[in-house]
Amino acid sequence: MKNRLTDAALELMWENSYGTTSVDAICERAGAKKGSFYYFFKSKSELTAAALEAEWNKNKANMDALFSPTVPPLERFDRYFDYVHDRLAELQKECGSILGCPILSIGSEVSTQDEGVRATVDRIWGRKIKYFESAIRDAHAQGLIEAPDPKAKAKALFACYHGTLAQARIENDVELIRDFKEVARDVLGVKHEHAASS
Amino acid sequence: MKNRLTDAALELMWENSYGTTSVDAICERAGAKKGSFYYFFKSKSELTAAALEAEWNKNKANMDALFSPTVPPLERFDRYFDYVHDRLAELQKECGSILGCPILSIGSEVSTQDEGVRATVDRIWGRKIKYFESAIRDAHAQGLIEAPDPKAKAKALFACYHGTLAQARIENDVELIRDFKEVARDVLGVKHEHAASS
DNA sequence: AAAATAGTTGACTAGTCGGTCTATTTGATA
DNA sequence: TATCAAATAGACCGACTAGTCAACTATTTT
Repeated sequence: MKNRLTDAALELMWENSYGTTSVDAICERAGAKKGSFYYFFKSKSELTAAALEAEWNKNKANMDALFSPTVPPLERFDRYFDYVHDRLAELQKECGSILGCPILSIGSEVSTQDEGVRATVDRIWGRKIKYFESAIRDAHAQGLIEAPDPKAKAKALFACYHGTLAQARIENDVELIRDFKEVARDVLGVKHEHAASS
Repeated sequence: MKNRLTDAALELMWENSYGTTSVDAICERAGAKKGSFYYFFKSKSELTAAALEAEWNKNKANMDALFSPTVPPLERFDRYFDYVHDRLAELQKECGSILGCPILSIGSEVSTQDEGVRATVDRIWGRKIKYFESAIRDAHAQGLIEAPDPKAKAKALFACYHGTLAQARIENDVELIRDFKEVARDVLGVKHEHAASS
């Protein structure tokens, strides 16, 4: 039931927003009653933080695979961008909208008002950047790109990517996400002779 | 009074969010009563669209100056990024938080639920991109960058920038915005010998 | 001055919000 | 079968929500 609640919460908040997702609606989708909700979570805020962590845990194995060191570093990015694109396109078929990234949407919405959720978003954000960082470091070591500060580069690329996802949500246009691969090559500073194609 | 209402709404929604900004709170800050609110606007949604348009109108002259064709094209970006950085840093002193861009925050929050506001955000977003677009076209014409598709490049850079602003909001860190100038040069593909400094 | 328009007031509705509470059911252990 | 904690149920609460409305005042037009 705890999982059903976090799943329901994330779905609703992703499709709509934190503010418009009521505890009642979460309970209804999860098939739970109010009493159960507040048995497991002491507030909507805490449930949200748990939902974000749960989402992270569900995706972690997949991220590990996409960013496996056995994959050529620049290809990791292409695979990841493809994966997110395909997933969002699939969700669009179900709900009619490109939903972007829930971490950014929820984080941006509550960051000035809910320190608990904000910190959770920040923490997960940081974990995801680590995938970018080591891919960048590997690419640099192989001479594919020039990136003396992999951490900064990873952070910048991650922000750019999420800006693109947010724009795709607002314009409800999945093509923006597809186009990002080229932007990523610019940001990464891929040396011309190594530009990959997918 | 109409202006006071739109100003109050934008301030509150920028600092907090659309969802947590109540009509009562807007009225209180504007020194208006409920009746006046609904005399000028037929809904909170309509007020929000009006507030975004009003914000655009207030900023337009400034944008025109920053992106004046008399300024070397790449310098326009630097000036713009500096301006936004300084403004957000100033607001941080007042309210304690880096607030990012209200267009993106509000747009991302309501896009799947409020078509009126979504369309307004989209429209204003497009207008702002035009500044980027012509600066990119000028830079390309002068051989400073290689950008055969200025419109796409502008859109991509704008998205990247807003991703950075969103990240700065979530992490409450103004430095991310400062660092964007270098990222912008990568995205723009500034040829090495033309890299400007500020 | 009369009439018409523009703007303001605040009490009011009907419903929703997050959250609390007590009572009850379940399932395992002893 | 008795016990006990984990879990569920759902009625209930006060606060708050967006929005309505008829009465009121101020300003402008005739």
